[in-house]
Amino acid sequence: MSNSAVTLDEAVAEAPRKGRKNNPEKTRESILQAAIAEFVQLGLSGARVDSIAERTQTSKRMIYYYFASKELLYLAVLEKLYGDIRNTEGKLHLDELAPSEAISRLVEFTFDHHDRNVDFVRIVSIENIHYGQHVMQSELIPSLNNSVLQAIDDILRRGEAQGIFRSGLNPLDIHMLISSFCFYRVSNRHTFGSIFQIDLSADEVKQRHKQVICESVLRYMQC
Amino acid sequence: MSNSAVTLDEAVAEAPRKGRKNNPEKTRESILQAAIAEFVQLGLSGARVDSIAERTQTSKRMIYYYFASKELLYLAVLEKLYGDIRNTEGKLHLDELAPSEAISRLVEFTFDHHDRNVDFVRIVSIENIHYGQHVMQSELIPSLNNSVLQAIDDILRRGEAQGIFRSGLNPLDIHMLISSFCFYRVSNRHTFGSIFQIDLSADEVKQRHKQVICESVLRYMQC
DNA sequence: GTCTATAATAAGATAGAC
DNA sequence: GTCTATCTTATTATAGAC
Repeated sequence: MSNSAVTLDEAVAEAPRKGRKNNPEKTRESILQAAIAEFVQLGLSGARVDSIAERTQTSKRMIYYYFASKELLYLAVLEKLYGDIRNTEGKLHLDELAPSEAISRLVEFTFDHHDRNVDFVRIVSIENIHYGQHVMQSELIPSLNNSVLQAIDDILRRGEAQGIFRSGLNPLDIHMLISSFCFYRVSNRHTFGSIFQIDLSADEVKQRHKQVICESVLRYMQC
Repeated sequence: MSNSAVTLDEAVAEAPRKGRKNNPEKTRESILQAAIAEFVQLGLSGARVDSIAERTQTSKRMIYYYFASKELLYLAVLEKLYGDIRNTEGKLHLDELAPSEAISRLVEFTFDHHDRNVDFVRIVSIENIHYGQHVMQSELIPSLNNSVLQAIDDILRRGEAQGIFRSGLNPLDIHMLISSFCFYRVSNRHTFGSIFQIDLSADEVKQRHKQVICESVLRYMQC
């Protein structure tokens, strides 16, 4: 009830005036979190601004106050989820490992990362259904992911110099080979699991698949 | 103007009565085609029944007459697009090829198939956003895809017997390795292309990628 | 089987008080 | 900065004539 910007008159008046303590940062953040949940679960078209408001401690009016439109709120969600994973490759210290171990580590990291971040996988799928037109408009997102390519290129060079990797390999191809498998087994787990009667989230399957992609990539690169 | 079920009175009356010639099959099919276009482009939530009606030579009423609801129309679209690719593996005559060639052929076929059928890739992505709950309800779809596994298993056995493939490989893993790459480069081409500034539909990239997945799979399987 | 018109509801966005 | 109430438009679905 201690509020810095309350006039004397108001202070006297009624019960704590439903309006929670004014806290812009917290309000904005709570809207963003509610929006993440809604958009990830229902997609851009399926999400309802009213539902987002209901998930929040705030009102619908605040959504428009802070984010101007449903579309811009979605963009904020997209940037948030992309941003959460930025630069994480940098912390793997791949340059300290032998080339083969570095690749294994990168693959395992990518695998676990997708496995743990279903939200991210879903929002990227959703964005592609919308032809990637928001990522395209974003200033932030394209600037994030380029460190992976650099990391792979470094490993590639070292492995080539040591005579264990063949030459002429393309870092982007390697990245795609890794990402596609790690992404797909999360993004398509429902249809794939349903059609082939398999639970892709089972731990034994998960471990096996991690090894599959690890071996595939390494064997692809080796001489 | 020749119509088999017209009464004498009606025949006299006005101009050909906007109602096109009664043709149930054609009407149903034209609705289905319009629905494919709409759902593939906009997703299940984004699609509008009115828009589908506009794409058709028919009316909105007919959509409900033939398909009962938006959801069931979507299911029909899903089954149609899944059905279009059924049994195509059977026509590849993989059993007539040496194991390695059989795998190459299967990979190339899968690659081209996804590349050419963007509609299919999109509807599968859309379905996964909806947690695969329609595929789950479908009687038809799960019955389709099992021939691939059988085909891979045959190749695996032959290759193993000839001492060129290692033992203990799982057909489903191989299928996933192939599918994930072929699917991803289509499903995620917008975000991937935007972030890494590459046009995945360019022919040279396409040919290179086809070789990447081909080599990866073969190397993964070889002793 | 096909049409037009409309009911019922829900959605995105805004007004205006406090 | 925050709230409730509401405008406007669009959407799914149906009625009823022919």
